[in-house]
Amino acid sequence: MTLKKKSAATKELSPLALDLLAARFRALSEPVRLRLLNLLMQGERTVGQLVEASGSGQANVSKHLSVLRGAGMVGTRKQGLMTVCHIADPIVNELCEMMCARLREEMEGKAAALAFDPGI
Amino acid sequence: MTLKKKSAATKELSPLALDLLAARFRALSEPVRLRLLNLLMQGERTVGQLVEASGSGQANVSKHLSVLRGAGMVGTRKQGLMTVCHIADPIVNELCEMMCARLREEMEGKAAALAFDPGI
DNA sequence: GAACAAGATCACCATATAGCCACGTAGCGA
DNA sequence: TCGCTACGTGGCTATATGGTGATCTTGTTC
Repeated sequence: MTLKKKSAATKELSPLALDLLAARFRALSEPVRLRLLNLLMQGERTVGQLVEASGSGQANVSKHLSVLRGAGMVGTRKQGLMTVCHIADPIVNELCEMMCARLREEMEGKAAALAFDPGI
Repeated sequence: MTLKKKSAATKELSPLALDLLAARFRALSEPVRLRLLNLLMQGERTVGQLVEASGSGQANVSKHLSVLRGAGMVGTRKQGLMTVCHIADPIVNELCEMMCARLREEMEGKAAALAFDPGI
């Protein structure tokens, strides 16, 4: 074997790998798309239901869903006139949970740093 | 306690939470920034070293570092004339590793799907 | 086939941002 | 003080993308 790796993440990523990685993260970089994913975490939803629940326009939701499908994060199936959507990659839940937990930690840390105790 | 949660990720996220989440993921959505993070995974680096290693211009690297600092992912300290950068949030490594592993799985799956056995 | 409903796609505009150049700024040495 | 070095920043352009209304496609119903 080669020299032992310092860490699994220490490997140098190729430009192609960086592009693919960035594309995945970019799919998660819009609040509307995260909202759609968050809704789909509760179960399957039709496009119409997502439009109503998200408050965005139909064309907009459709386009965002297209991005999520392109990133392999959402899958769809036709059911009559309707398109039923579901989360196709469970990594979405993990990533969001991790990031949310991290954000909570940071915010709590900042809140604690702002604590003001007048001392009686 | 309230009704049991179906999953930790099933919770509905507020618009503010969605914005914060999206902002974090957006910081990871550019190949150059991922490249910088990947370099920093090997250890501390000065801005000049990052400029040389990344192949991007100095102004561009500086701006990308500013974004990463804003997202709390990179920290810096001044050392004489130089600015030494380091990864400030270990979640970066985890996220990249997870996403990379997922990408590998997908690519291997597609490769397998393209396997062609002429059958003698 | 006609009418209708659900989505996808197109055309368009507004905004965000990556990249680059020029310049500003802060330490360091002479 | 003068000049140099290492970065940060502002201005600029080109491109990408979000949002929206209009239109097209497909499947259902009568």
